Order: sequence, then C-alpha cells, then structure tokens
Amino acid sequence: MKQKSVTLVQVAAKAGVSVMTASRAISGEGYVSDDTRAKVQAAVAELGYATNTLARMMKGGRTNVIGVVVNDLASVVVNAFVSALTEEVRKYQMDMFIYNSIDDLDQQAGRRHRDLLHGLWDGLIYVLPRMSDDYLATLEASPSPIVLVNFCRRETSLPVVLGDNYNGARDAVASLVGLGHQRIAFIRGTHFSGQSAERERGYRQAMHDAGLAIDERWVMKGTFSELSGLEAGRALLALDQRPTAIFAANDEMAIGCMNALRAADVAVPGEISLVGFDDVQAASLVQPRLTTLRHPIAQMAQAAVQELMRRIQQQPGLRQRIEFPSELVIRESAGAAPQVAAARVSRSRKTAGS
Amino acid sequence: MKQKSVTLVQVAAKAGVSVMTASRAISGEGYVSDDTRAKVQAAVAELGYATNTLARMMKGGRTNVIGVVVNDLASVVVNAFVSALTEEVRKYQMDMFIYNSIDDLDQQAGRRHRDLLHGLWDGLIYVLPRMSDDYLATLEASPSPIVLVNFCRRETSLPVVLGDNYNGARDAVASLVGLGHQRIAFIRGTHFSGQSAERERGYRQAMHDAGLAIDERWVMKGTFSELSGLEAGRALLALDQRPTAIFAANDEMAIGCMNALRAADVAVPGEISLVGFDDVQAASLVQPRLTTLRHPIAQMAQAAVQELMRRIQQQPGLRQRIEFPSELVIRESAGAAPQVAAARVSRSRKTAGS
DNA sequence: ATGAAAGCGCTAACAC
DNA sequence: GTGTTAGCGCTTTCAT
Repeated sequence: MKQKSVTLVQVAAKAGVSVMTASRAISGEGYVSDDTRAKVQAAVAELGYATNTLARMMKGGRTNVIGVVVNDLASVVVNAFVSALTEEVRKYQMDMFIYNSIDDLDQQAGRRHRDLLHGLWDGLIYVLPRMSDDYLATLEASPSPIVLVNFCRRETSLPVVLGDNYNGARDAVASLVGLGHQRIAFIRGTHFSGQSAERERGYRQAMHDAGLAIDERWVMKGTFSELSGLEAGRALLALDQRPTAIFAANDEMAIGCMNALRAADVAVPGEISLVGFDDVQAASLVQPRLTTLRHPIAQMAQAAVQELMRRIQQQPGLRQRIEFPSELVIRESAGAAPQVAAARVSRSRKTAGS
Repeated sequence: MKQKSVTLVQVAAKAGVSVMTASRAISGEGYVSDDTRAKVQAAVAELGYATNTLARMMKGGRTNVIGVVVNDLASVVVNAFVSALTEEVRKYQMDMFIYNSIDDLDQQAGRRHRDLLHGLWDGLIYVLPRMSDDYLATLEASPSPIVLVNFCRRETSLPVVLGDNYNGARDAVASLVGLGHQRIAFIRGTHFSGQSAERERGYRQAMHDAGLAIDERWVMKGTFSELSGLEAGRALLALDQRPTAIFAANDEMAIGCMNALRAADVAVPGEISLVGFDDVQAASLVQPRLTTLRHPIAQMAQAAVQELMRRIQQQPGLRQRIEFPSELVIRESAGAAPQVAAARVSRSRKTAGS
C-alpha cells in the first residue's frame, strides 16, 4: 500500500478506452474487440500493471489464493504436508499462503486470523489441526470451501482427508505379535488431532485379535515429543515385568524411547523391539533404523487440493471422507521377541550339534 | 467473501451511532465519549464483529500482517527460521503469512505474488532468498519495509540479517588445520543465496593463513543436496592423493559424503575428517555425529523482525547489516589427521615402552 | 465529541 | 462492443 501501484484507470487512459473495457480485456470476461484488447495489453505491458487482488477481493470475486492453516510448522510431518500442498496447488494455477498459528485454534485465536483475511481465500486447508469444538463448529457453519487433513478427533460434516491410523497401527502391532511378542507397550501422543487415539485403538484391537491381555501400565502417556518418549521408555524399564516391544504413537517418541533403552544398555531389537509412526527422516538415520508406518503424504495432499478445488469450482461429485492406507516400513528396530529368538538359537544349536 | 460478515454499519446501527463514531470507538483514534465507546463495544461483542482487514487495506492503513517469502520451506534451515520468525512476530502482536515460492524469484514469478497481495503486507522478510538481480532491484526500489535474512550473494541497499559464513568457515577449517590436516577439500553448494561462496572464501582464507596450497581438484561442486555430497565424496576418494579432511558447505552434503566414505570403508574421522555447516537435526543423529557450524537462528529471527518493525513504525536507528557470529559445534566426525594420529600412537608406544 | 461525504481499485449489472 | 452507474467496508477529510 505504500507503493503507488498502477491502476486500471491509468491503463484505460493510456489505451484510450473506458475502465470497464480495460477490465474486460484483461480478465477475458465479456466481449472485447481484438483491436481494443491489443491496445489494452500494450498499455498493461508498458505501465507494468497488475490487478490489485485486494480490490478484486472486495468485490467478492475469486482470488485464486488458498490458505493453509497449521498449528506447528516446525513439525516434520506438517512440513511435509505443506510442501506437498505447495506443489499441488501450483497445478491449479493457484497461490497459497500458510498461517502458522502455534496456538490451538479456538474462538478467540480463531476469530483473529479467520476474519483477518476473511475474503482473501478462495478456500482453506487445515493440516493436522488442533482445534476446539467451538472452532470446529464455526468452520462447519462456514459456507467457504474447507478441507481438513488428518483430523479425526471427532466426526465432522467437513470433508476430511485421512491416513488410516487405525489399520496401520493394527498391522504394526500384529506384525510384532507375529514376531512372538506378547507384552507390547504403547506410548500415546496428545489427543488434539485424534491420531493418537486412532493409533491406540488399532493397538488395542491387534492385541485383542491375538488374544493378548493389555496390562494398563504398558500404556504410557506422551506428548509426541522426543523427551516424552524418553520418559515413557524409562518408566517402562522400571516395571517389574518389562514389555518386549514398544509401539510409540510417533517416531519422535520412538526415538526418545530408543535413547532411554540405549542409556540403560537394553539392546534394540535384541531385548526390546521398537516401532514408531510417520516415517520422518530421523527414523532412517537412527541406529538401529526405526521400523515405522508411513502415510502417503503426496497422495493425500493431492486429494486435499482436488477436493478443495471441486468445492471452489462448485463441481459435482464431492466426497466427505477420503482415506488412504498406511504402509508398514520394516527396518531394524523391531525383531523377534527374546524368548523366540532364544528358542531359535537353541534349536539351531541342537541342529548343529546333531 | 462467501460468508456475509458483520459490518461496521450494523454495529453502528445497533449502537445507535454513526459509522464513523463506531470506527473511532473501535480503533481508538480520535475522540469518543466513554459512554458511546461502551455502547459500541457492547454492539461489537454482541454481533461478533471484526474489522475487515481487506477494506482497511484498501484505504492504505496498516494491516498488522507481515509476509515471509521463502523458496523452499522443506529445507530444514529455512523451516527453522520460519518457526523462529513466527514466535517473534507474535511479540509485536502482528500476524504473519508465509509464501513458499519453490521457483527462484525473478520478475515473472515475482510480479505474481508481490502484486498479488501488494498492500496486504506491512512488511516482508525474505529468508535465504534465491532471487534474480532484476528482482532484487525491484525490491530495492520498493518503498515497502523489507528485510533479507542470510542473503549475501551481492551487495544490496536493503537491510540484511546475516550469519557469519566467512569467519565460521575460516574457524572450522583452521580447527582442521590445528588437528594436523593439510589436504582439506571443500564441497560447494549452489550460489543462489551467496552463502556457499562466503563459506568457500573462509575455507580459502584459512588455507592461505596456514600456508597450505589448495589443489583445485579438492574443490568440488555440489547442490546442497545429500546426493550431491555423496557424489562429491566418491569423486574425492577417486583422487590419487586423497584429502584427509572434507569441509562441506552444508550438513546434508557432509552426510552424503559420510555415506560415500562408509560405502568405501573409509573410517571417519580415522582416515578422513568431516565438517558440515548449519547443525541440522540430522547432524547429531548420524554416526559419527557431525562436527558442524551453527547460526544463532533465534537471535537472527529476532533481529530481522525488530529491524522490520522499526521500518514499519518509522522509528529511527535503522541498521543496514546485522551480522551474527557462527558457532563451531564440535562432535566426533572431525579428528586428528592420520599422520598425526599415527605419530601420537607411536610416541605413546615409545613412552609406554620406556 | 460526532456526523456526512468522498473515495480507495475494482467489477457486476445494466445501458447504449 | 463499449460505456455508465453503483457499491464492496472502511477511513480520511471536512463540517457541525
């Protein structure tokens, strides 16, 4: 606003036409003679004119900008989604701005940035949002196109793109069971997005499916942070009967846990197996490399943008819930349960001895 | 814009005053009786009114929003800056939006998003920008407050906040020299932001200061990517006389290089020492942990926002260039040069033997 | 201390 | 095909 920009009035004057004609020539809406269009375009080029999006927005037209709202851009997973969304949005010739809220989204914080640029966005994508029920209700009541990514804390009338946390977790725990583990612990994350709860549900189901009882002391609380994983790991080691495998609701906590085990000279996966969730970069850098689960982030971003664009363009065929399977990424942090491994060794010894 | 928001007209009607009085009561500019103000505030609360920033912007007022432009939000360093900026901006009660351009900033790409929300921002911060000279010239000519972070590709009249790449690199290489290294290689990054060039300058100066000649075959080109570091590492191993230490222009390349050395069964730091730059999280996860250099990101973000705010508020005491020292983070990837280590061993053997 | 009018830059709706 | 009118929601004059 400090900069006096070239306005349509100036372009029109230079081209010797009315403002409206210039507007039409530029936007391509309505009839303009080729001759006039050429004159206007020449004027545009000469003056370096660009339409003032603000003014256009005030009229309520499309802005070709979508907003992405996140709570924690520093989170590796969130960042991966945002980067994927950036790429995807470009395919639709749209621009995208990111708002990093830090705070949980509630009515007070929310009004600020929703109304702040209310009218700026053609649509909004919320990635892994931590929002109050109030705030969600406001979003649901909003006529603006909105898509949520990886929000499963509760049912919602808004369209949601999800990675399958429940089945992913179930598969992971089932694979631990397949490796002979019976005492399997779980480290929770925070409940905001609902992902931790889904992962826990998968864990419980897999245990139930295998006919294994869960000692509730194995279910630790955590905050998705590495530190909380470390603390949970220590607490689990202090139990009189240790678990032989630990499934953490995300990789950071699994890595924190791994550090706790290392500090206590507990072999991974020799004595205790570890499985995380998310497949962040660090998962393949730690030693042993972490077995974990991965959401198809690029595909999910694609679906989110596509679904949003459908709503912006008022196309038919809207979907309310698009779910993608998680993939189990097997590395070295999970192995056979100690007693099984021991049995194998003794069996092979016998074989060798006979 | 889809959502019909509450306007000032409605608030004024409800409070039984004119629009202008309502505006004054809300903004706090100009005289309003306490009585009237109370009535207006009551109406605001009741209707859930929030000022439409767009409309305010059109009149050229402050928006209390600053924009941050980056080329690659997925970059760990960029992300760390953006997160630090987010925190910092909040202290000034401002909001912040991030634009992830992906492309290099040039006139074509630039016009789009500069003019796009030209008027939306009170100011702009460019973090590690990759911009054409044209684009930079446009920015320099702009009357809007702008601050660049870690841009040192060329001189500019814009205010810059910098980490000291030159002295950091010089210190790092000097420390390698102190460990007995004489054949020290350097892996370049891309030239866009100018950081690689500064780091190279520090490398050359340190070698010169130590009276060591540089074999130009030791100076490898890279792209700041892990893969390019791996390739550079392979190429260096193929030399008839290998360097005993490698200084990479960033951590990713150092880690790539480490992988190349591991694949060739070259001991780090036993046979070849490695030093990176940036201290990304991965640097302390790899084995051996990477010796590297670190910019004080939080302080730099603070300085950038402070400097921008000074300009927005038209305060005196502006600074053109704010530079912060880099810190050498010593870990295990750099050690004594082989011949020195050998000498020490033989000396200690002698001592032990005598 | 409050109000009325004008206009920021643009475009939808209606003339001509 | 092109021009005229009106108005988005707000704030900066200038009047009262």
